[in-house]
Amino acid sequence: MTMSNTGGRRKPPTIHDVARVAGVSRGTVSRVLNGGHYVSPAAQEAVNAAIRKTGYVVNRHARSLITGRSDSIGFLLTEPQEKLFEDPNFNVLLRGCTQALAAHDIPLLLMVAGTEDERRRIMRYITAGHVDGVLLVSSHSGDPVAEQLRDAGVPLVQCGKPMGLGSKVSYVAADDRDGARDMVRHLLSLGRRRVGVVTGPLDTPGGVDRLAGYKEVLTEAGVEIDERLIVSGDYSRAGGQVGAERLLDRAPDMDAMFVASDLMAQGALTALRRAGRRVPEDVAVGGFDDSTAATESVPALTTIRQPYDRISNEMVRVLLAQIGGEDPAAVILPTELVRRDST
Amino acid sequence: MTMSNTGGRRKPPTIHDVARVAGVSRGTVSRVLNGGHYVSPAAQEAVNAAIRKTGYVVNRHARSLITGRSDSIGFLLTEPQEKLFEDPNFNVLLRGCTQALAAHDIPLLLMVAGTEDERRRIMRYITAGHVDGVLLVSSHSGDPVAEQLRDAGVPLVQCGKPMGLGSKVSYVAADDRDGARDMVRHLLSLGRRRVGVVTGPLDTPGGVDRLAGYKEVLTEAGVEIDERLIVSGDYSRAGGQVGAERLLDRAPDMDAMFVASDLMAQGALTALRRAGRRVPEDVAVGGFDDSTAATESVPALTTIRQPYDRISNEMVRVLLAQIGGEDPAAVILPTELVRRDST
DNA sequence: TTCTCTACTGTGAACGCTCACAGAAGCATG
DNA sequence: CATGCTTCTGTGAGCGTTCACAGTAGAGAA
Repeated sequence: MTMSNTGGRRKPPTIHDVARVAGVSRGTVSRVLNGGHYVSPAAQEAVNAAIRKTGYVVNRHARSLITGRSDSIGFLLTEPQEKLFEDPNFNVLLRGCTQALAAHDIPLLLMVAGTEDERRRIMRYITAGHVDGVLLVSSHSGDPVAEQLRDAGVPLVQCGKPMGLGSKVSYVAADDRDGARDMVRHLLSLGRRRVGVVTGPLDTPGGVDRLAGYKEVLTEAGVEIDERLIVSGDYSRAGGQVGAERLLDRAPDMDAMFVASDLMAQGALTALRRAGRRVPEDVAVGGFDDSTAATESVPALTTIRQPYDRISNEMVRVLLAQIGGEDPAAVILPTELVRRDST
Repeated sequence: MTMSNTGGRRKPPTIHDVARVAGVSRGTVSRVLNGGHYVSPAAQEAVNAAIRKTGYVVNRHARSLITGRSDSIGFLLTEPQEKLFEDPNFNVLLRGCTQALAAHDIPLLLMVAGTEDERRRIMRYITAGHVDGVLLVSSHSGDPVAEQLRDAGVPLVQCGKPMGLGSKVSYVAADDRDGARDMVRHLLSLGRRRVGVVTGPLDTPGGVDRLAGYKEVLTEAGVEIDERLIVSGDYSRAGGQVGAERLLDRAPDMDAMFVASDLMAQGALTALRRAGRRVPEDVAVGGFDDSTAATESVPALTTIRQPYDRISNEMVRVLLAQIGGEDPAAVILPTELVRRDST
């Protein structure tokens, strides 16, 4: 009745079968499965042989039932629209986390909270203990979901610096301020002095920090900060285009631009092309992220590389540590300037 | 000892607690949870109230242990490299499947089989019964993984038509041949007669079918098929660029191109621009997919829309039906011509 | 010898749920 | 009144694992 008609799966072997084949008890098999302490080499060997012979795979449900752990973690995406899903960086992050977890033999559950309904269902699912921890990716970093999860005692690591400073949530982020400094220093080193900036959303720490880095370097270099050279954006391609248009309008003598995301930089390139400015001859353009957008652009973007592979690895590491009982931690990773054709 | 120091989670209420609060037995609560047949309205009501009051959420591990179902499904991506992950279509598919499954309260496990090792581990995981079924996305559609899973009796739905015709694997795909016909008909309707084509990989049904549609329409229209106007590609941006260059070289009088993916069409646009051809004045260009690449291109691509939202919905529907005991099914969905600026 | 200690092994109980079964209650029919 | 049928409810068993505990064997010390 519950048998699928596509062939039907045989009932898989249990720990009992393995014990019988190996000539030992369930307990011994279980000990071998869980690290092998207090097991004689002979038993160890017999059990491993029996596992190979029977093709035994542990039943995670039975294990979870008794341990209370699920041995799986959730990758939670909270976005009102599909915005983040279109972000090329997201792919890299998701894939990195999947791989890092796979190395620990931990499955990743993908959870997307678009609507309020979905969010509620997911919260119920998580707080019921169906995952051991959560990797949270959320663009608007004042997301209440983080605090809700923390208050529910769910181990949590956020990607990117969270808004509330005292929120005591683990996070992993690239060094936004330092990256911005590197880029602006690079632009100045080319002899440019009228450097415009299209910032990220200024209600996020990332947006704020990149702007701060920009101002810092100009000040250090003795270049006057001109408010006409600063417009705010939203990390989207369209936002970058509009931002660049406004900058050209307000400061026609601009000879360089620092655009706080590659996607926005793509939009900026479009605006510059339409305005008849050559890149990099008339205006040098620097992006941020080193996403796939950077190499697809014409010209290819000089940008600040966010080490997404390391970010995802660190997210997983910190989360597992936290599940293991360690305190929440903040990890800031260094960025790197990648020089291409736009500067 | 196993308590996390981030606050600690309380032990969640069990079906027993609900039964006590509602003044009924475990069995009755279980029946309410599973459809509510053979339960008096009074008991029904009492149980629901108790569930709300206690905040009870079913322990899926305990349930799975006895039912043998996991109530979760796997989204399996088999790719030697991260190629598919960069494909914008993949995002849409993943998100669509996540949502469709969420509506059934079924979690999605993301599994990426890049290396041979990963593939083995994942196969073991799946065949051990840790997921009830698999949504398979694989670009090289002769993938042995499909047959392995089918032979293991694992319910399976593939995205895109599989290579082996007699393989009896469910799949959901867009109507490649019909889509290609629409596009080529459109190009002919513009008065173009020298229509080039950059095909997809010809060892995949999708690639073959799109080429077949192209030839069909030309033949119907009495336009001679010129082998110099046919080059094969690999769906990548670079492949499209090279393909277009070869076409220009072999048939300089080409006045239209059907490019079998938007990504390749982007590459083709680059090649045309470099060759000094105006699009669409000198050469009209039609893509395939209607991915995000189509609107990002300059000019925006006329393309054939693959209904990815419907594809993901159908994949989930067919998979759940198959898990429920129905026979494997093939679903072909209609495509749609989307007119933009490149034709 | 006897005791203690260490290294290892087996056993019952428990995790939270579903399922099969038994039984109760209500009602119509013989 | 007995019988059968339908609708509902409670109970025990069992899913496959881990964990705590008890127990065994062998080595070394008193």
